[in-house]
Amino acid sequence: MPEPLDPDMFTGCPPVASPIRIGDKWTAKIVRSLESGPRRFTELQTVLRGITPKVLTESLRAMERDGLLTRTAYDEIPPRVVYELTDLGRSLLEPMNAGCEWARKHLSELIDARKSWHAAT
Amino acid sequence: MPEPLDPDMFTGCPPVASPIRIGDKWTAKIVRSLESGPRRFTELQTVLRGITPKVLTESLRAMERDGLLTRTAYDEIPPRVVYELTDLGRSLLEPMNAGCEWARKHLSELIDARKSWHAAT
DNA sequence: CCGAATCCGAGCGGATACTG
DNA sequence: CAGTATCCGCTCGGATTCGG
Repeated sequence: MPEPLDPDMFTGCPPVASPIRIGDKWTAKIVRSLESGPRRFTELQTVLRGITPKVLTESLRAMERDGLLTRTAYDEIPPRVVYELTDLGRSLLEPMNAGCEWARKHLSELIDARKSWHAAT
Repeated sequence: MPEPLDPDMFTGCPPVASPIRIGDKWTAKIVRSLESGPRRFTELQTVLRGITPKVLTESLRAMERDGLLTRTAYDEIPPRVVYELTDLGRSLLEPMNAGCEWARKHLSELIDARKSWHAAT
């Protein structure tokens, strides 16, 4: 099990920062959160600030259905459920990194364009 | 001005075929439509089957605001307006192609996973 | 601790009609 | 031709509550 996730790893990443999206609103962030190893439900809930259990469950179920991750439930008290990327899910990191590289290179241009457009109105 | 766009260039491209999305629902397709050169409003409306003028206008305005394309209106009767990618907009093709390559490689796995999940319920 | 169930507001995107 | 104006359904995502 890898080191704890930084609870602030997504602060300062508003939607405008990722013009390239993977699937729905949360899929990409979940993939990132699982990049360094399997994680528990609560860990994901913590790092994905503000996500409700319902939405997190929905997102995880959809990704499980698409073969992007696996769900492993241990029959213990208290219960423990662990999510882990499949090879398919991990392969998403490649196009995601391409998107991140684009953002690093060009996001400031996009922000500037938006600013100067705002100024012209 | 390049050759006419194939009206069917997006048929057979349901949302499931593009797990990687650029911005909103239409941005990526508009970028593709403008890849080979500037296009008129009606041309875009034709290839983007089913898009209403309102939504197309909104999408184009948003992309213009973000510096992804330029809008050029000629003062003629009948009116003529031409949209063209900026360098910034064209640079989006790079991460988009990365996404397409991912889809070509792995989409069948995703479809299979979805099928076998359906079978297990 | 890990969800399921229920309810709900907001906004995206669309249908339709109309205009310079 | 290239939009604008108006109306609206529907889905996304969240709040809250409850259960095993």
